[in-house]
This record gives sequence, C-alpha cells and structure tokens, in this order.
Amino acid sequence: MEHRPSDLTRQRILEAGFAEIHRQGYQSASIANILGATGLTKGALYHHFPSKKDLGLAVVVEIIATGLEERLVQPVRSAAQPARALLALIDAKQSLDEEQVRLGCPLNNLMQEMSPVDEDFRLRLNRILSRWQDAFEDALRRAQEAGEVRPDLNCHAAALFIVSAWEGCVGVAKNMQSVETYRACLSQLRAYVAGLLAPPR
Amino acid sequence: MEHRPSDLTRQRILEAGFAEIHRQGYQSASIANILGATGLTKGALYHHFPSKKDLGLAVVVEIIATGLEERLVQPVRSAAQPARALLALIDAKQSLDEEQVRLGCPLNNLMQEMSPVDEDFRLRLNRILSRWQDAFEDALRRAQEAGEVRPDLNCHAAALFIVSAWEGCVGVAKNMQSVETYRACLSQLRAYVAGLLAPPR
DNA sequence: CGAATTGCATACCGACCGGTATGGCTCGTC
DNA sequence: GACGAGCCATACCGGTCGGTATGCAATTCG
Repeated sequence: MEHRPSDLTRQRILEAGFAEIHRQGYQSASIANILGATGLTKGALYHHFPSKKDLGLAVVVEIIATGLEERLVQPVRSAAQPARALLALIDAKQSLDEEQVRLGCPLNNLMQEMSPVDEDFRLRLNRILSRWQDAFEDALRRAQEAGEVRPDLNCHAAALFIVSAWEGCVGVAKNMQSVETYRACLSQLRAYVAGLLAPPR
Repeated sequence: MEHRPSDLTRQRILEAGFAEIHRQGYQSASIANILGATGLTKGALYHHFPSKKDLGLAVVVEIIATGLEERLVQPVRSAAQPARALLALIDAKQSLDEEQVRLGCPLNNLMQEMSPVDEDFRLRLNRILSRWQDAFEDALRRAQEAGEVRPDLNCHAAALFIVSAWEGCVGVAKNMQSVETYRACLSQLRAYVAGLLAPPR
C-alpha cells in the first residue's frame, strides 16, 4: 500500500528471487544470481531481508500464495454454479506455455524440496495448499447442496484428490517436457470431476 | 553377478548415496555425508565413480529403477486378471510407514528437482516413468480385451493419469506429513480406477 | 618371486556459498 | 544548513563444496 521508492527495489528482489527459485529450487538458488538479475548488490538484499531463508519465505507468502489465491481459489469462491466453475477452471488451465511446463508449479516444487528438510517452509506451504483444497471442498459441498453433484460424495477426500492429481499431472508433464502430455493428463482429471456430477434424472 | 570384494563397497556407496539423495535431494546431497555413513573416504568413492553426477545417475538406474520395477511393474505384468491386479496393487501400497511419507517417492523427488536442470537425469528418470506407465497401460488394454474395463476407455491417457495422480498423492501427503492424508487420497484414486471397470450387464 | 594392477586412505586445492562490516550518498527534519 | 536515518555499494570472511594428486597395502599375474 505504501509507495516509498525502496519498496520498489524490495519488490524487484522478491520477483527475481521467485524466478531464481522457480528455476533452481530454493536450496540451489544463488544469491549472486538474484542480485545479478536485478543489478543490485548484497547491501540492498540484506537491507530488506535478514537472510536467504527470510527471502525464500517472503517469496512463498507474498508471491506464490497471492498468485495461487487469485488464479485458483478466487475463481471458485462465490461462484453461482460451483461445479461448473470447477470444470471451467480446469479447462482454462489446460493451456500452459512451454516454460511453465518445463519449470512446473512453484508450490509443488517447493513442497517436494523443502517439506522434509525445513519446518518453517513446510508450514507456510501447507497453508497455501490447505486454502486451495478448502476452496475446492467448499465448492463441492455447495454444489452438493444444490444437487449438482452426487449426495454420497466425500467432498473432503475428493478435493484432496483433485488438488493432488493436479499437481501430479504438472509434475509428470514437467519430466516429459510435453504440453501435450499435460493436457492429456488434465483431461483425465476433468473426466474424473465430471464423473462426480449428479446424473440427471 | 561378480563377487569381487570391491563390488561390495561400491554397493555400500550406492545405497548410502541413495539414502542421502532421498533425504536431501541430489543437488544438496553431500559427498561427505555419504562417506560418513559408510565409513569410507573420497579415495573409495572416486575410485568407483568418476564424479558425483555419475554416482547420482547410478543410483537412479541401479537402485530406483530396479526397486520400482519389482514393486510396481512386475506385480501387474503377466497378471491373470490385470484390472484386479491394479486395484490390488493400489490397496497394497496404501500402507506406508511415517518415514516414506515424510521423504516421498524417490522417483518423483528427483523428477521434480532435476528434470528442468539436467537432461541426463531427466532422460533416465523418464525411462523409469515410461516403463511404469507402459506397464499400467498394457494392463488396462489387456483388461479391456478381456471385457474387464469399459471398451471406450483411452488406456494411454488413463495410465498416464493414474501414475500422475499417484505421485501427486504421495507429494501432497509429504507436505501434510500425514499417512492418513495419503490413504484418503489414494482411496480416491482407487475409486477412480474402480470406475473404469465395465459395468456388469 | 618380482612386477604390475587394483582398492582405498590422506592431504590438499580452487571455487563458490551465505553472511557481515563498513562507508558513502541521499533525503526528510528541525 | 547541520544532522540523523534510511538506502544501498564495496570489500572481505569463514566454511563447505566437488574434485585431484599422491601414496600405500593387498592382490593378481607373468
């Protein structure tokens, strides 16, 4: 909300940090590379962030969390037809460019890398994942009350599975380096979700 | 197949390397830690492996590939009832101990870490993933010919999705650090696979 | 039995890492 | 217009990294 000029350099470091972490992972991310990308030096970085870890955590909560919030959570919340919104979201996310398939989902990357080795990272990443999952669970539950999906569905487990499978699709496509594979895999997820819909009687 | 005594130390290095890579990831895996675990020194390691990368690749093809082959590929190949064998395999793998949930699937870990940054790793990991996927695809196709699953199923995409979703379940459970989450997630995968079965008419 | 090769330990190297201490420049404030 | 505080550059440090050169004991082979 503030507009001090120093906040701009902080933001530049944050975005360059995100890019570096996205490419190399957190542990292999090099402070020197981040500074090289911004044209800044260590004085600037360590003025705004006490340590590399603080920068990494800031990237998680200020870049990754907000990005996922507006791209995957917001479109489903307060949707008139929750089930339709979910399917539409999957359809919309079928189009990823080469770069995004190559590097994968930033959230999933960090979860796989950091969850076993650093509890601070794990907890913050878990908050993001839980919010995502909760949003889908809510959508399924509201759709259930509206009669859109089968009444016997375990919404919690289903939402968990959708999120998991989604990340799995991105992860596998990342190894295959193929947008086609990603689309084929996500289309199967779409079929699963479509199968949750209540049969028209 | 040979039984020279030096092959034993090579194997010890290989297994200690696998354990270290499983815990820390490849890039953060420390040569010193691997040697410390075995009680050996650098002379031994660099006598058997030209570099850290060669050790890492050897771990992939000699430990991870063979392990996955016998645990996930072999049980499905040449099964009398392929579809049942698939379900049985999923049921069997629902029981993982805390440690395995914490550290996740070694194959998936390395895929996420190394696929974008090293082509040699990516290709070897991709061979493993493809063999796994092909085994499931074959099983589905044979089950399809036997009338076990719906005739209109896209076996290739379905096998791709099963493998992807599976890895996704392990990955999410790893962040949650909960075997319960893993089981709930995998049970949804089981339900998906069960849904592929041909309805009894 | 001598010679050469295998198997591994020890000591050491340059590169890079994250982090710090210091200082200078700029700007708002009294 | 002296002054203090925010902002950032420069230089430097200890530690860890993967990798190498050398040496020595054991084993194999001529």
